[in-house]
Amino acid sequence: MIPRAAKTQRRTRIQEEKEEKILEAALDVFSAYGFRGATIDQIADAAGMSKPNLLYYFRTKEAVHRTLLDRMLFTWLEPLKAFDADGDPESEIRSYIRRKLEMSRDFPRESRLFANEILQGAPHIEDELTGPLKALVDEKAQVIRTWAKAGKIAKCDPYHLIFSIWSTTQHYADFDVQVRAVLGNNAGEGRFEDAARYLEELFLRGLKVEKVIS
Amino acid sequence: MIPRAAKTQRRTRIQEEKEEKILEAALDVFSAYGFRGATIDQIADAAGMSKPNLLYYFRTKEAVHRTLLDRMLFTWLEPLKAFDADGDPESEIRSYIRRKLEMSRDFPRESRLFANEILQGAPHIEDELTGPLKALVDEKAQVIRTWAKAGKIAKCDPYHLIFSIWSTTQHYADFDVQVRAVLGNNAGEGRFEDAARYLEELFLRGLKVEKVIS
DNA sequence: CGATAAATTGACCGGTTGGTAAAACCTTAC
DNA sequence: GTAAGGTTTTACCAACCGGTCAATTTATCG
Repeated sequence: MIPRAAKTQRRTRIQEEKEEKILEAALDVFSAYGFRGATIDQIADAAGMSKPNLLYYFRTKEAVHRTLLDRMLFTWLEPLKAFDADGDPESEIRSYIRRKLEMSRDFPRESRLFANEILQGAPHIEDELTGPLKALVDEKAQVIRTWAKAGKIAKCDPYHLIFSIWSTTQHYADFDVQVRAVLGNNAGEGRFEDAARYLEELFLRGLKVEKVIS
Repeated sequence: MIPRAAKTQRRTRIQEEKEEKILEAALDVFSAYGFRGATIDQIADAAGMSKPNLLYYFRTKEAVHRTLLDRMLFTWLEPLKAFDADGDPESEIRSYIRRKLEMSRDFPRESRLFANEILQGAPHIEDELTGPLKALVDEKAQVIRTWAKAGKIAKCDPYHLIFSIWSTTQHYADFDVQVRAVLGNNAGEGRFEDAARYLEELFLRGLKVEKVIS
């Protein structure tokens, strides 16, 4: 016995495997239906196990969701953390856009999980938003402001700049169905590069210091 | 009797009022929890009536949802329809951005209803996306392409341009909680104007034909 | 092997879900 | 007023929800 108490001490091979399988399935379901719209049965089915079996590894539906959110939030902020104050502004912004776009391509379910959570009022992660996230954004906004003051980029509201990078890049994951519908289901491979090229140009032109025509 | 059959022929004063009240309440609930996460009881409560009473006016939960989506889709496409091929490119784009941003400010629930639907795979409106929406976007993309060829704006992928305007403007409705958390709950009034000024500058600078420095 | 703990299952629980039936209640038009 | 039709409510249903429990099966290890 000692099923869930032992988890904090030692983990079995089976525990490791099954928990991973559950989280994988839960990511599918939660990202597609939101927290309230998802059911444990659905997740258990997708994970190939019975509902009581799933609840043997995670006490509640909320525990599964929490674990997914915690994991996601960490990796989600990585690109912004990498934003380097000492780097070249243009290439920093360019690589930030690219990294965020790659995340939309490679982890669309995580993006939708996050979008669902925010859309529904962020009931589970409000503290993370007003705490760590705000602190990080405040810090990077200061960096951008410094660049602008030094004349390295055009003056602009750094917060709205960050918002616009977030929204444009995440759009390709969160609104994937719409993007597909509008572009037609073809253009599968080129789509990512097209978007990357367009966004880089938009932001870098938009931020370039205006040349004085002499 | 003849409760729901008569609705297509003649509508009572009470019918008109109650249906409106239901849709108003349903917009609150569906936009906050998505289709599956919302319950009829919740909507009925918010509308100040009993569940069977609600189901007297709308046969099913899906019927309420459908009605909301149909209404929303119509008004949602209005700004893009107003995009005028014969107008001045710069002011057309500027006013499109502003109109979309105003919709995020004035109809955030409608925006979230739409976002929820798309996020969950657009099960109820796939046909509208691949049909009318795609046709409209195709048409306007052609307009943008013509402007670019005439040298009135910089060359860019018109589809991704439209996507980026959609995503940046709708972000302020759909991710409102996050925006509030990052900016702090103050700055209530100025927020809209700040966003509008930033976005107009971003897009208009990003689309300006590059001046040759002589 | 055998024993001990871990993993899995089926049966079940109280509450909620979307939806129905019929009776009671109101409005309206004559 | 009154009768016919529109509206609302009470009681109810089967299916499903998140979660528990005891019993069974399986893996681990000396």
